[in-house]
Amino acid sequence: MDARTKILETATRLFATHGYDSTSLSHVAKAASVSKALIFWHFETKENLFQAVLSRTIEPYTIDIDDLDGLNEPEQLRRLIDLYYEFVTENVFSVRFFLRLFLREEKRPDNLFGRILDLYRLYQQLLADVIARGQGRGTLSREVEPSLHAALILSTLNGVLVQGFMGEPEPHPPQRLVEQLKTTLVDRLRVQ
Amino acid sequence: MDARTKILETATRLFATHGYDSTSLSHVAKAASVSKALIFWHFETKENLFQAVLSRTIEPYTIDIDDLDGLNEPEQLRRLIDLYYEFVTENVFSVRFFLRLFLREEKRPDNLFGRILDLYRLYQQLLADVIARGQGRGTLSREVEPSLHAALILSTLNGVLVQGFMGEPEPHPPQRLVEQLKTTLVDRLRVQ
DNA sequence: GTCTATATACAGATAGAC
DNA sequence: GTCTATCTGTATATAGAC
Repeated sequence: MDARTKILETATRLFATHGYDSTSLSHVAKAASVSKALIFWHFETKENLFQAVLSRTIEPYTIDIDDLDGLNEPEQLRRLIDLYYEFVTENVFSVRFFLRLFLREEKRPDNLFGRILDLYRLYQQLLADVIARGQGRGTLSREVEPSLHAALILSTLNGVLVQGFMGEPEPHPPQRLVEQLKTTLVDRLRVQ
Repeated sequence: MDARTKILETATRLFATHGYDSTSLSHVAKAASVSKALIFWHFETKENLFQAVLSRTIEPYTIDIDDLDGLNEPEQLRRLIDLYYEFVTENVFSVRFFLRLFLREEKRPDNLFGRILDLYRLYQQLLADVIARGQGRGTLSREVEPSLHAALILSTLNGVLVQGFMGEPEPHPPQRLVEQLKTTLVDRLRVQ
């Protein structure tokens, strides 16, 4: 592996675990077995390195939803919820990292955060569309407003995940809560 | 106001806005109009100052629930949800601050975090108790398991709040989501 | 208790040899 | 591209006068 990549990988790991400020370039250099000067040669500044790390991390973030065919709307909702949960558990470290970045007011590279927010909105829209379609086709109750209910489902998912991040004293593990979420926020909406 | 208090107040504000690492004692000293040396005289180390700030911030965190009398169980649940939301909005800065601390693996003063988790569990238990009582007295459906449903309500609340912290592109403001939460997770449980 | 002056360490960043 | 050596600023922390 070339030095540049080595630096990127090391920096990604260190930024994610210790945060931007607590990660010194001397630390990165030592962990990547290169000199500090080489980091500057490749990335100019610490800030640039950070940007490169963020881009690299975000890059594989996508939503693929080709396997919803053949399911009715309540089942599609359950599936979408599972996909979201799977995505986050597969990317715990970086998702936690980005959440931490979102929670501070400074140092928000708008381009990248825009990208994340776009994905987020896309997912929410997907949920809302399925709900609306289900209502149209009579598989879901018309009692709820699709967009609002979609937002509520997503909030709940986020809440469950944050609780998992915090290492909640868990009387109830995340999986269990996600199941309860599907039961309460999807199944109860089914038209009998 | 004495210098010690002045330092504490200033440090509280700066730590909460910029985080531990990005807040230098020179910065605190200047903002509090004292010398750096005085900070060390009062608090020995930066770490100690931080601890003192956390204790001071957590101190007023309490749950008072004396005004639930005369409400039936569904109404009590709605009230408890509102109280949680009010508490967080009244303490946005420090709550966000603590959430950020929870999300990093290092630098977790266990004594303080224990205190917060205790409050959290207490609140969850409160919700669970009300649900169980409502089921016993026939005002709430027996379809849900009290403790699990309480955890779900709390997760949802947290999710809504986190979304608010992130400055979500809000098609739906937090208040709206909390209303929807009460409708979906409480009112739908009412026994007709 | 509060200050000025200073010690010491390490951060981000540059110069220049190879 | 990669290194060693170095500059410059600023961080936490201490010494000692008042």
